[in-house]
Amino acid sequence: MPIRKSAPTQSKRPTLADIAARVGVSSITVSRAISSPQLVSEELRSRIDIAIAELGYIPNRAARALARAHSDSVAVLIPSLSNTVFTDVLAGVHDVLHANGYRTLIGNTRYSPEEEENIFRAYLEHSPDGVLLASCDQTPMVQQLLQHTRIPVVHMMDLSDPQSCCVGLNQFDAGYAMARHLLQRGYRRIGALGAQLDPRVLQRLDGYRTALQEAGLAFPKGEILEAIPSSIGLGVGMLGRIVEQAPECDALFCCNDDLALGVLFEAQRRQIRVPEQLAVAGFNDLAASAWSSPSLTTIATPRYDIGHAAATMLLQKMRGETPPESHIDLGFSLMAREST
Amino acid sequence: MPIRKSAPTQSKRPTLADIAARVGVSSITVSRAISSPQLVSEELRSRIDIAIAELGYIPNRAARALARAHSDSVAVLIPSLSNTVFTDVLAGVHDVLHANGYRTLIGNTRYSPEEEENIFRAYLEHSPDGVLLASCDQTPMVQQLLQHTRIPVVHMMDLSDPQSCCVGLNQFDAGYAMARHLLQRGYRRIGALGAQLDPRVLQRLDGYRTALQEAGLAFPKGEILEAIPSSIGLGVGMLGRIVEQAPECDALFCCNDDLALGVLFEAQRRQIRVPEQLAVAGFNDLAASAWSSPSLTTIATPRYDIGHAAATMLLQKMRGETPPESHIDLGFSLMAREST
DNA sequence: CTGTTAGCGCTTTCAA
DNA sequence: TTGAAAGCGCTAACAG
Repeated sequence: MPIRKSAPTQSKRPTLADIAARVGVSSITVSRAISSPQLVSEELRSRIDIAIAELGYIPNRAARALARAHSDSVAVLIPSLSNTVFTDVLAGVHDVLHANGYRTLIGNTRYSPEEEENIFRAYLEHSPDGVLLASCDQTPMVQQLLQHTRIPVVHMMDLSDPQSCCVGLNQFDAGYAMARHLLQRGYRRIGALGAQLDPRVLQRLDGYRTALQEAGLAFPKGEILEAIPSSIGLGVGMLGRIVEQAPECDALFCCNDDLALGVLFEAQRRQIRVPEQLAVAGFNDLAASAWSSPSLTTIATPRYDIGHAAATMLLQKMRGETPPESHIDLGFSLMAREST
Repeated sequence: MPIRKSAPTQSKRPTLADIAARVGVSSITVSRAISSPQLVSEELRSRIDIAIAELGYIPNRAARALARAHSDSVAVLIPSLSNTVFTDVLAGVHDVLHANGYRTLIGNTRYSPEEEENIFRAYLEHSPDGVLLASCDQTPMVQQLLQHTRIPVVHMMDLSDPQSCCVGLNQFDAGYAMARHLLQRGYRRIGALGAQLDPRVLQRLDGYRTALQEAGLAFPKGEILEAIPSSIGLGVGMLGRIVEQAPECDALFCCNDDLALGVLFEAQRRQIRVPEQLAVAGFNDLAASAWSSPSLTTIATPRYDIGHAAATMLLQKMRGETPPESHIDLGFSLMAREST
């Protein structure tokens, strides 16, 4: 006697076997009609299709994953969902992956290595076929898991890890370029605002500092750095502090458009003319930056393309191919606008 | 002879059986040590824990889902990932669901019922234990699938569906309240800008129109509606059109803060004083709105709380409980600021 | 507290 | 072109 008969009052979802029985074939034939139709005779195929529609059959992913030993899913770890930077990346990732039959498991690590570790461990239980990482610092544990499980990985947004596949841009160069731009415009007391202080922000700052040093115009007094999340409100507050601690400052490189917009708004309130009295530059070219008044000079980053290219590269790795190059530098554009 | 020996050069992930063998118990005991530790003796438990750590055992979710006939996952469908409104909702959802051991399958429907249908069908294959919907219009197919599969569902953001569980706010009332606010402030030629034109935007507009009609001040000439996505740039352009088609307009209700910020920026460019010459009101209270100059009068919506409450309600339904009430109205706050 | 047995729904391998 | 048998890794059910 079957142990788990127990059919509840409510009939269960139909299975391959159910539709096989109805058509009078074996379940493997139905399976084939679904995953490799060319292996099944036309006549059978259409009868099967009808039965599928009639019974409202929905394949069971868990069973398929178990039988095939892979899941058609990709874990995507990003540090923030509220930052358009990463949702743009996600859009690029999503477009490529879904078009190729993969599901994405999106994990929000909130810029925390511990969270990242937890989420990563949790997602490993789903046996992702690949991993896309836009988070910044991996804990040793994560790195070890990554190596040990030998799951294909691609890092997104920066290029700083020589060991792994990366798609992104050189954050140092971008910071350097912006500082050069400000120097060329004639500014001489160039401060900087930074928040979050993740590795990418620090690289931008490095680039900025290097450019100033090369010009003999280092200006540490004009720097304000806070390890809390970037926001417009934070930029507002930081301008106030700059005005107090370094009133001679004539330009401000903000490591984030959020911060820069806050500075712009607060400058307007304080009747500080931008760019005449104070130039303001941002980073990332968010939607508001092109339209604000004055419009914001910033670094445009190819976020959608980064997601797209990273997913494409991951696809290759998941197929067992070796991508032609392991590092793809998608560059950046300096958008010189009214604020400088 | 085993048929599928085929052990590739690379050793596979350890299974429950592997760790059971190593400890010298049966796999069910290991299974219990993991999912119901209190059923296993302390001594065994610790030996099992050691073996798990040594072998780097990672449970296989697909196998578990197959055996238990539920997946511990929830499908969350939202119309846009680039709109903070929905990422805020997601944060609330995520916090509740992950704390309770559920995984979220996030689907971006891009405001398209067809996309929603595709994604929903695809996600059904994962046998989600519940569904959270912030998308607007369900196709008949989706509604039918929802009914047929009898998966618990909660709708988010509005309350307009009397049949289903909903957590949100009354969009009509919010539009009405904003129009009343503008009337009370003395504005008499109150136009409106709308984008996307999803049902929620239309409800806000309805509320606005009703308030104007009640005051005998209907002003259809001052309305510009576009079915394309809301953006700052669109708001910029729309102000230009308003100035041409309805120059007498003295206030503008924008169904979205994006639009309103665009209007604010463009007004500044055109030297239109806000609120003296033109009052501007938005909807949603995005991050920039409190800080712009002038700051933006808008409707603050409890997005995180909506996600939180909806997930909590879904949790109850998934446990088979009946939530005390099927509709939760979390209201809204009118933030009267400088722009009106 | 621990084990045996069977089976979740699908796909692989081999055979016809 | 179709099928039979076995098994993916885990857990429910029922002993012991």
